[in-house]
Amino acid sequence: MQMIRTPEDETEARAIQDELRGLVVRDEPGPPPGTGLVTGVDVAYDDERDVVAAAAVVLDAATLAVVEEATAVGTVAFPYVPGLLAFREIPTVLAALEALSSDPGLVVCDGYGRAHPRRFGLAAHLGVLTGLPVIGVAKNPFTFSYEQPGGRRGDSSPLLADDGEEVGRALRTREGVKPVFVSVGHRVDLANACAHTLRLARDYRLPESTRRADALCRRALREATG
DNA sequence: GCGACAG
DNA sequence: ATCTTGTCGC
Repeated sequence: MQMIRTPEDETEARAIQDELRGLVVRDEPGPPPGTGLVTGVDVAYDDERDVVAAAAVVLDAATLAVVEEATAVGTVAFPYVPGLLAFREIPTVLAALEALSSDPGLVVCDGYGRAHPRRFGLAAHLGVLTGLPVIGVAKNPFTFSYEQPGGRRGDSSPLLADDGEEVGRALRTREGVKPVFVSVGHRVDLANACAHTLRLARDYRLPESTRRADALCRRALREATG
C-alpha cells in the first residue's frame, strides 16, 4: 500500500517533487497546540542489509503521554541524496502510520517541509500523500542561513533561503542550547508549527514525539535485524 | 569543476 | 543516518 511512487533515478524524483508541490496547502493554521493528538514519525537504517524500520508514536498533545505506537519494516528503496530524502523514508513511514488505529492528528517528522531546495521536503511530501497536517523539525540548518536566536526558550529567528524567503525558523527550545529548525509541511502555518514544537519540547531540546519515534524505530530495526 | 548538503 | 568510550553534570 505504497502511495508514493518510487522513482527510477534522481531526475524522475525531482520531477515528482515539482509535480506534487502544487498540492501543498499553506493557508490553514492547523490544529491548535496542546489539544488532540500529535504523532511523531522517524526511521532507522541498516545500510548493510538495506533494511529500514519506521515508527509512529501517537501522543496526547496536552500531557505528552503515549497513546499508541506502531512500527513497520521495509527495504531501502532509494539512496540518501540531499533534497530527495522523502523517497528513502516515506514508504515505510506510511506503512507505520497505516498500522495505527488512532487518527494521527498533527504529524511531526525529522527533517524539513517548506525548507527545501525545491520547497518540497519530507514533511510537505508526507502531508500531500496523507492529507494530514504535518510539520518538520530538523536538528541542523541544512543549506539555509540564520542569525542565532536569543538564548531563552521560545526565542526564534528566520531560517532564510538564498532568495531571501523565510522557509522556516530557528527555534530555541532550551535555554542556552542549540536551536531546532522548524518548517511547515502541509496544512499548518509557521507560527503554529513553532508553537507546537515548543510545547512538544517541554523537557528536552527535541520534541517528545521525535524522541519517542526515534527510540522506537531503533528498537524495531534491532529486532528485525539483530 | 568543487564543495556542501535534512536523514 | 551510522561508526563509537569515557566523562562531566544535574
